[in-house]
Amino acid sequence: MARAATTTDAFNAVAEPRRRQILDLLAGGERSVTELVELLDLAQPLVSKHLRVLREVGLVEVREEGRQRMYRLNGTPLKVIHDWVKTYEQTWSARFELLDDVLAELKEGEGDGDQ
Amino acid sequence: MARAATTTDAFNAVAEPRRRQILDLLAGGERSVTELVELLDLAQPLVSKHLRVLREVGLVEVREEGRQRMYRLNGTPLKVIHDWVKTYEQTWSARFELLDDVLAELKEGEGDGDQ
DNA sequence: TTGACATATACCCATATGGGTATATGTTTG
DNA sequence: CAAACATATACCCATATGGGTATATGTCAA
Repeated sequence: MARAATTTDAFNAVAEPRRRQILDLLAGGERSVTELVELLDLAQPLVSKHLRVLREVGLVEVREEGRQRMYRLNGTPLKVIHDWVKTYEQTWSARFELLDDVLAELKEGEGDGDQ
Repeated sequence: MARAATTTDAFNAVAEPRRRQILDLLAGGERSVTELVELLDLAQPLVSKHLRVLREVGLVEVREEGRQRMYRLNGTPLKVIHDWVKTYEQTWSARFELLDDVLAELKEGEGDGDQ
């Protein structure tokens, strides 16, 4: 097997910085492909490809408006990421790291009187 | 260019379900490689490889204990993910989705009396 | 010291990525 | 209708992934 497809889930889709950037831009409101191309300073086909990935995992939705396609954000699929990461939130609090050190020290001095 | 390396950042490291699983296990406390192999039901070299990726992005730390290596979690690198995703938290609240629909409807009826 | 155990590394392989460039498809304008 | 515009798709390519299996490295026990 190779690496999981980028369209597998939000985790994979969002691992690519460009796609995060696109979502960040769309957070400010609907955008056409051309607008995104300019804002990202990226070749149009690449933008279209990134948008396709985002669309496949449900992170963006499209609306046709003449010859333009207006993309807009749908953050819902990010919830799974949020929920998963949230579990570890305590991990990086100063208080927790302190506790961590204490536990490590206890473990160190566990089976030895000297050393 | 190909896809960014898994060791590029926490986003990429954590896109792989096995590695999330490993972190979830380590959240319950230190584990040796063999313990992880059993819990994951995965070949030992694969577990070692996943651990290496996690180590390179700082998500786990090792401690040598005889012939065993005890791995433990360090969630700190997950903070960037948390911070990023948190921005979109409102996006999936029912209230926000309602507002979203209203805005979409307004946009629909914007520039046309007929059509 | 030799063998068993624990872990890491070196390979082989199929796969899909992300960038690039060219082109197809569809829409509007003149 | 043709030309211009907006977007998507079809390719080509280098790359590293994740699984697999074999083996190197290091540590403990007999």
